[in-house]
Amino acid sequence: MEVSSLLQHAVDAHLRANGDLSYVQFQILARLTDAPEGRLRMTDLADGVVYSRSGLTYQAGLLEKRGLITRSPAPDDERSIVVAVTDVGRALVAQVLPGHIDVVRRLLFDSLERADLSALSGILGRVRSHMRTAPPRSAKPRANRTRAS
Amino acid sequence: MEVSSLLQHAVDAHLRANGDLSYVQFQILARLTDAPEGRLRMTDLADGVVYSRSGLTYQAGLLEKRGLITRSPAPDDERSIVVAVTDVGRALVAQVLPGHIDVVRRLLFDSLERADLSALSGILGRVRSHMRTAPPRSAKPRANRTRAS
DNA sequence: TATTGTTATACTCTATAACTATA
DNA sequence: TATAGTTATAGAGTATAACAATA
Repeated sequence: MEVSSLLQHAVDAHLRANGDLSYVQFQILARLTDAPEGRLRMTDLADGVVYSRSGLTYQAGLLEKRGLITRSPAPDDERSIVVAVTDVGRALVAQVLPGHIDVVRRLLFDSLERADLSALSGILGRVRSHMRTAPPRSAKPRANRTRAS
Repeated sequence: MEVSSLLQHAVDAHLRANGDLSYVQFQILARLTDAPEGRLRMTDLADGVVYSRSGLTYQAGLLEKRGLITRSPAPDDERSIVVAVTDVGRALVAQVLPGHIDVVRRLLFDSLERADLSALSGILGRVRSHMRTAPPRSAKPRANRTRAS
């Protein structure tokens, strides 16, 4: 936990200083950049990042205001919204990425041997899928509002 | 990062539900509980937890208000404040700890073989000391250092 | 009825800078 | 001058619940 905390703080500080982006906002942009055609539905985005719906709406609002993403109704499902990175958004990611990689490399990868790296990714990969299987985040049994029926 | 994020959210949710404690507050209490005589100076506490001074003052204020800790001037250095866990604080930690351990075990340790565990702690231990060596958190030279301009 | 997303609200937390006091 | 801690402020971020609309 200490390692991830230190890394996150460093990454966040760098992103804010060099792109005026929070860690979360960068994650959103990065996910979109990696997505086919640079577009994802709000829900899929929320599932990837560890966020509440409203939190994502808030962040998406900020990013949209800055012209980094667009939101448009999905053609197939009228309820859904499709988020897409703009060219400006891609440019910003490209601008920040080298420094970002540098920070992560210096803080994390420089102290990992090749064997460490594969061990770490193997172990954490297993942990991750195990976590995603079990009650992922909040074991909140969702108060039943069962009305007569 | 995903693993630690999921773990932290789960731990935080449990602590709030079962002891009305945030993750940070629990960390503070746990550190004090482990300290010799249950006491630490504010600065030493701040160094351990990844916190700013003012943030720690804020959290300490909350914990003191609930009678979980006390703050008293240090005898040897009039500038320092010594924080100490109270019996109530210890009791709360004791109350929450079993469930806490359970959460961490189910989410993390259950998916780790013995070999994984030692590998993980070895690797992350090295990463941690490397991080603590380099500019730990705030490489904020106030003025920009190597800004490409 | 369930899902998708937004909004409104209320609150927690965090950092910065200014400030006091002691070393 | 440097260190220890507090405070004031001010803003960012988060979650909850209520809401609207579509499936």
